Amino acid sequence: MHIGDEMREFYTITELTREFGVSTRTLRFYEDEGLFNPTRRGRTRLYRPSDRELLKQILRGKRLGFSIAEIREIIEMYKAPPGAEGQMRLLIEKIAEKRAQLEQKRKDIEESMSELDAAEENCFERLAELGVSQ
Amino acid sequence: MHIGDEMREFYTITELTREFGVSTRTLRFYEDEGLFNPTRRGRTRLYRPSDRELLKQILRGKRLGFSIAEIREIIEMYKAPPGAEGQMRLLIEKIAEKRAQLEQKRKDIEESMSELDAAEENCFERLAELGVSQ
DNA sequence: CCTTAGATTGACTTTTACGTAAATCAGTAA
DNA sequence: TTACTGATTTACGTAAAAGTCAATCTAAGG
Repeated sequence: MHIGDEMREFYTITELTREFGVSTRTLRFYEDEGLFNPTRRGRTRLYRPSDRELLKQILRGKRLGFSIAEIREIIEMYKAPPGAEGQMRLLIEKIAEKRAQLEQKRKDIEESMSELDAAEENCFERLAELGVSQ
Repeated sequence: MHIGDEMREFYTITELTREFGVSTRTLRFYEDEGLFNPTRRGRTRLYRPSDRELLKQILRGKRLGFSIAEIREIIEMYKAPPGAEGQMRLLIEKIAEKRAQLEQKRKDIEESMSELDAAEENCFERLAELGVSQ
């Protein structure tokens, strides 16, 4: 927490939709999918700061191309309760898997970046041919 | 090209499916979507090394969560013919946009990696509590 | 010649991730 | 009270990205 960060106890569903550019339908859908479980006042959902962080995680996952199922897996990994040794070993393996997926994506990004660089280089050369200053 | 790299003129559709773990349906779908245009002998498709490279690009894009439409855009950026100055400027802008998207994904990866690290650290601590050597 | 294996086209189906619309309820301002 | 503003539930719709299935074709081997 930084100074100036307004610390609120709750967020309404529309506050979150506005902040993150998602629809209420989407948030309810994620809830149906078991990603969220906001508390309620009556029937209306109240999201806590932790839910807000969770949403950030979910959207990060989406941007990286993970499916809802995969995102759920990741989330459940994070909130897995400390268990027995076997459980821990399994969890460590799963973490390694996810890490490998992320490493792959990282490589994919580097390669895509190189190609963009090359394409841009081409453009500049073409502009030079056209006798444009820059 | 490296020494030892078998350089073939053509690949059949099943050779590509086996190499990259996609279905023939997928390759034909991509063709319908305008991503490919393999030559033909009679009716059967013949993929050239350049098509194979193209497929690599497409699959990279998929892993990064780009839609077919976005991938098509990127591909068309790469093979855009040298045009007039205005065209080049536009292309350069588009390239900058894609780069920004990739930067975002890169940041997302770093953050996700940190979270995985933290989760793993937790596991290790738990194992230590259980009195396991490592 | 017959068959078998690999390709092709076309059509229909499925899954994922929401969009959209209708009906209902709850608080609140006029 | 009325009327408006937001939220909720339920249900049906839809676009994207393939999967699946059937019918057909074709080349090669025995």
